[in-house]
Amino acid sequence: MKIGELAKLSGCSIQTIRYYETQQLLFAVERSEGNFRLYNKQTIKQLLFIKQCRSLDLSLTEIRQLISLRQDADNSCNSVNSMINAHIEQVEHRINQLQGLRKELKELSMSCSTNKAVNECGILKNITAHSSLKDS
Amino acid sequence: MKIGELAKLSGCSIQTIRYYETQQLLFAVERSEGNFRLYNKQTIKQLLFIKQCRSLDLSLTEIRQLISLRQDADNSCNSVNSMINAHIEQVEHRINQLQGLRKELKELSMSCSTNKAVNECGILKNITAHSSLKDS
DNA sequence: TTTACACTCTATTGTTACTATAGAGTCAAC
DNA sequence: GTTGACTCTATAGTAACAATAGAGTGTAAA
Repeated sequence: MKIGELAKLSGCSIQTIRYYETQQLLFAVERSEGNFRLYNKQTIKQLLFIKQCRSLDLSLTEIRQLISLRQDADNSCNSVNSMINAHIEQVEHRINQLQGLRKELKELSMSCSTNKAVNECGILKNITAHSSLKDS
Repeated sequence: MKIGELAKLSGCSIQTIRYYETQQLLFAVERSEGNFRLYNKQTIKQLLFIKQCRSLDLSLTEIRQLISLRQDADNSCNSVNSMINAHIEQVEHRINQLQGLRKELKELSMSCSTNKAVNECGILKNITAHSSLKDS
């Protein structure tokens, strides 16, 4: 199987597959006489594993760690657990940030009705008013 | 006022201030004989406005638009309104994404108790199981 | 006067996870 | 032999900076 077929089957772009190889997420595979990469079904599984991890927003570094852990069956899965839990905390932190942000933006939005001149704009006034010096 | 003092007063790093200049968020200012940038209080206000916008997660491009709108008092603030509202939608979209993600991650996390061998790890099993082909 | 030191300058590189090219080679069919 | 689809490597771009290198500036003490 050449890279184009792998791309179609996996839903990853050709460039992404090559990129994953440079980042050591996929092993370098054998090449044809004409230097084309040749893949087998095992690679599809690897790629889908990576895709699934990416959809969970794991970084390539984290995925590389997971792959490496998985290699050796003797490893305990404590590290997997703690990675996922750390990731959950990150996500929750970001959610909290964004919720605060949304609140601020909504308040801003309500501070201005429509069609005023910009120097009357409640939004701009508010942004300006809330920017204050650290010390004077 | 040289760039170091502006940095302290505004809470932006020196590199960031210079970066904002290259990105046309700050006007190029006059220089001393020795080619040092010389700022006045007006620049602090500009910088704090930018900082406040950044804390609202507005992109530099959006901020540049706001600054440009604000320049001309004849503009109506409709564009400001719609920019903020579009931004609110983006934020809400991202919150929804992350909440779905958190749910998935928590389910994953619960699928594995502690200290198993990796080939027994419920998390890894689940990630693998959920990665499926587009077509076979 | 020289020398030490803090400050500033420009230009370049690195970060993340790719995407999008350019320019060249491969391979099968017509 | 040539067309067309495919692949190759290498490089540049994305966002918003941070971090460096190597040079120059400015001032104060020895």
